[in-house]
Amino acid sequence: MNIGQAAEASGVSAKMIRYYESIGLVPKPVRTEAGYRVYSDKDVHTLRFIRRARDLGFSVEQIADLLSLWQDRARASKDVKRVALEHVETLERKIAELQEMAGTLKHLAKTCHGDNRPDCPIIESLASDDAASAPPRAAPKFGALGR
Amino acid sequence: MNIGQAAEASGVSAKMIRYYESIGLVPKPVRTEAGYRVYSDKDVHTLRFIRRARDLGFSVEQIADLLSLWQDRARASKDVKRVALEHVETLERKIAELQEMAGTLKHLAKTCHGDNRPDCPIIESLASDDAASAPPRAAPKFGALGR
DNA sequence: CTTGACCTTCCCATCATTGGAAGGCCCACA
DNA sequence: TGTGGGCCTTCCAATGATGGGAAGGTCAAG
Repeated sequence: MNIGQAAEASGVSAKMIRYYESIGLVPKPVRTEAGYRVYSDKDVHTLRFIRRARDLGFSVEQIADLLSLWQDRARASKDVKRVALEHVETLERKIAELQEMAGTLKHLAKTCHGDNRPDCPIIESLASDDAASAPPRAAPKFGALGR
Repeated sequence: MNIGQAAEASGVSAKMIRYYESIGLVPKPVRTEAGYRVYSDKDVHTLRFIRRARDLGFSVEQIADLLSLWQDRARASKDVKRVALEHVETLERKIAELQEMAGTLKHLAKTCHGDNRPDCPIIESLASDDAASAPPRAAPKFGALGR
């Protein structure tokens, strides 16, 4: 089958299939004489695996790990579990971070009248001179979760 | 003061200060004869405002809104509140999404022995043939929260 | 044989941020 | 006065995963 059908069947866009091929996540498929990529049901199966892993927020790098574990019939389940639990930790760190943001904002919004007057604790907090939560900047390095 | 000192004082890197200038988020500062950017305490104040807003996960676009509201002494607090609450909603949608991922994974991990045997419900779930949660893909469009 | 749907490659944009190269400037110290 | 090191400047590139689109080739149905 062609790339469009493989995309349809797997839920991974043709664009992404080519991208995954370019970074070596999936093998280069056979080509027709005209250069069209040809996919088998097995390839579609792999692509669906990838899509499910992406839906769970795994990075492409982690998915490469999971794929090789999947294909390794002698794998130890603890290795898979480790990848999964590490990812859970990352997710939970991110969740906590977002919850802190949302919590702060909700608190500020609650004390804001929300009428036509200019007084607004939200703006005041952003503009305040106190040095609360200054330079120490840790970079969560966690950009690619939401697609 | 020079850009390095403004960066130090505001908690925004010199790189980012130049970037914010390039996209028009902050005004072009005065320059010395040699071309060095010169910042005032007021500029640093603005930069700190920006950094706090970034820490709360606001996008640059939202920060532009907040900055103009800040500088508008006749602003209505409801306008600020609206921006804040819209952002809270976005955060909460993202949180729910991550929680769903984490929940699924924790559930799968719980049923995974985690020993040296290959049997692993995590992998099996990723590889399963059932068509659960297929194509309908909504794109959360929410990449830039974690720095 | 044409039309339209598909395929190919290649480049660009996103979003916020960092890194680095190449070159100019400034100050303190010898 | 020279020089070294630490600033500053601009410009270009990369990140991660994805989408958009152009220019051109291919295929199948009419």
